Amino acid sequence: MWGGAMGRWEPGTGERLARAALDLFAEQGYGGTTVDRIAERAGLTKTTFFRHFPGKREVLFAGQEAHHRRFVEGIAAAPATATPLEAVGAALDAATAPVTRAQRAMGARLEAVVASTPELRERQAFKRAALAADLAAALRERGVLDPAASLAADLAVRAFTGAFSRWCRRGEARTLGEIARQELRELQIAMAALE
Amino acid sequence: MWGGAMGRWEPGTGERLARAALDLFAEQGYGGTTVDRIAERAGLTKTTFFRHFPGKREVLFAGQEAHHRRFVEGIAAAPATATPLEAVGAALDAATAPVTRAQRAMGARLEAVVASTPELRERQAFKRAALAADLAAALRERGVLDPAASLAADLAVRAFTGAFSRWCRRGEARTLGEIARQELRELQIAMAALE
DNA sequence: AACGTGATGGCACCGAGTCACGTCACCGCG
DNA sequence: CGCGGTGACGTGACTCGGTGCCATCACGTT
Repeated sequence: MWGGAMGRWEPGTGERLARAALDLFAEQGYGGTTVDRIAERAGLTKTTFFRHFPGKREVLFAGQEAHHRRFVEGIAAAPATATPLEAVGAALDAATAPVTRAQRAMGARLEAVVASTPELRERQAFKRAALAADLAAALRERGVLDPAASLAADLAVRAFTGAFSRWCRRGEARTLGEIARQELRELQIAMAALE
Repeated sequence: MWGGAMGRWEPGTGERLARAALDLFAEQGYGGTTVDRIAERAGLTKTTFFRHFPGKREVLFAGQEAHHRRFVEGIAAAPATATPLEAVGAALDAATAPVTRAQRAMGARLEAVVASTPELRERQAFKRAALAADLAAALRERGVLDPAASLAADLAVRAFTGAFSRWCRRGEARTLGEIARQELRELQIAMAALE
């Protein structure tokens, strides 16, 4: 069962828990699933669950720190001559490039669960607000003043989330980065038309 | 109706609970305050607390439904010839006019508590997202297409929250509505400068 | 005087989250 | 070979947010 010279415990405990959680949430809903039951399906216990995730909700949003960081660093890494919107575009490239197909596969299921659970939508709104705040700070670091920095950061988050949502739909052939770039262009056009 | 011989229970139960909660949150922090203690200070019990508020967090955000509604209706009530941004301006007027001095007095204390409690900031982010979504829907009702509707709605929420925050600071002599209008203008300028 | 009503208290219960402590394999070391 | 340290996990008790059911008791009504 533990092929070769593996450790004492099955590896990938956190991932097993996350999969069990997503499965159960899809089957019985978020509120109808207890942490005990998630741990049980993963062959573990409640205590171990909370050792791997700070809370029941976080099990679905785990592993986004890397994406968050790449997004923010993409702003800082943009050439110094870039305008705010060009920096946002560069950050979108940096953020979309490393996204894997596996994440696309989970995206649809995850979106369905989140959409049907106010508590999770709340968590998502907060994560996006936090990301936007960090992006705005990175833009201010480049000398962009408020409220332009906050606005540009909001455009970035909006373009990415919209693009990811479309990318997860079947029949979408384009690259995530391509969609994100187009979303940003459309936002820019709508913004210009607002006056 | 309650004159002379008052009723069996002290009136304003919900308000007493809300005041007790805000006091205790300011004294001991949000996480360090139990619902039992809030109810105790109000001379009531936990059960009664949950009869008046759907949750511990909601005690601070109670009474915002009316503001939310006026804001959204302000969009619909704008003249049919108004541009999206003009409709947003009209909605800001409709939303800011009925705000009382009492709400200003609580604003500062409330802001401090919310700022120091991630759980409450999360709730606030969600409420703002929900408001923005409703405003965007009202704009779409007027024929504004996405993503322009969402962007304009975001500007509205941003202008209001920024204005309210400034309005709560001491030494601020202007009207809430005036500040909101100026915030909107500044956002408009920053938006135009983004390209 | 009897009755219905409505806001409240009391109580049992569930689930999320925390904590202290025990367990057991693996690892390094003598 | 044995021995103690380490790290991941289990166990059980606990707190607290939140729900549901039933009892209470003043008030108004009939």
